[in-house]
Amino acid sequence: MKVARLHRWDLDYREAVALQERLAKEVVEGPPLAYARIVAAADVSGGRKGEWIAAAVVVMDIETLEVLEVRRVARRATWPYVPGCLSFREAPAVLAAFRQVRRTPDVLLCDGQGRAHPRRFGLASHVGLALGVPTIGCAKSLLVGEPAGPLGTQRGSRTPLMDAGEKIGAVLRTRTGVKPVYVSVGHRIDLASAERWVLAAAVRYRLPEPSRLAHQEVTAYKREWAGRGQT
DNA sequence: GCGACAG
DNA sequence: ATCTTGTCGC
Repeated sequence: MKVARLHRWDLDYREAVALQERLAKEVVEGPPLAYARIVAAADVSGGRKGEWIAAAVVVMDIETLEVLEVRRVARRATWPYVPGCLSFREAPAVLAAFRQVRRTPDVLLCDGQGRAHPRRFGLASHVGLALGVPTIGCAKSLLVGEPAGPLGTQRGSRTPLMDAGEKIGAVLRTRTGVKPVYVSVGHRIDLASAERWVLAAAVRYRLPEPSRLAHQEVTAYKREWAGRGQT
């Protein structure tokens, strides 16, 4: 896939925040995504001492659950984990992995927030903007905002995620009786469609299938990398 | 100053 | 995220 060079990555915290505020204006919310079959997901894992990070991308046919592609990369980490600036740590590795992907997915899933971010520009928005493909943020925990109301126990239950009077995402139960996930628009998709495709892809477990597999891939790859003495 | 804080 | 085995429960 083609990756747009949006900007330099060697920024300090102040510059990163200013960049997020500028790029947030370029994020497109919507339109609805009625059809999707090729779904990709990315995940990142850091090295023990935090100086290396690995990324994996899994591309799959969400109807047959067939894995079409797996791409993995490892590189030096240039940022530590800083809440609100996760994309500066993880996006470079994720984009390097997507650059190796042949089939353009109908939609991408990122392990983190999209619009549900203090400046409305989380990892999923950053990655989506660089790739120009419909992208969804599907996070395992909350960064900002609060649920609009109580959440039902059944799979499919959901409630809007609100922040400063604005709907920034949704809390979505993908498995009955299991902790929900936090869904938000990354880029080029509307929230209702994002919720729909996350639920459709989470066929058996809490997380969408491509996301689970990407997590497994990156974990295995990190161990290979460490085993090669590159740690 | 205090508490919160994606991965 | 990472350090880590078994164990409680549907």
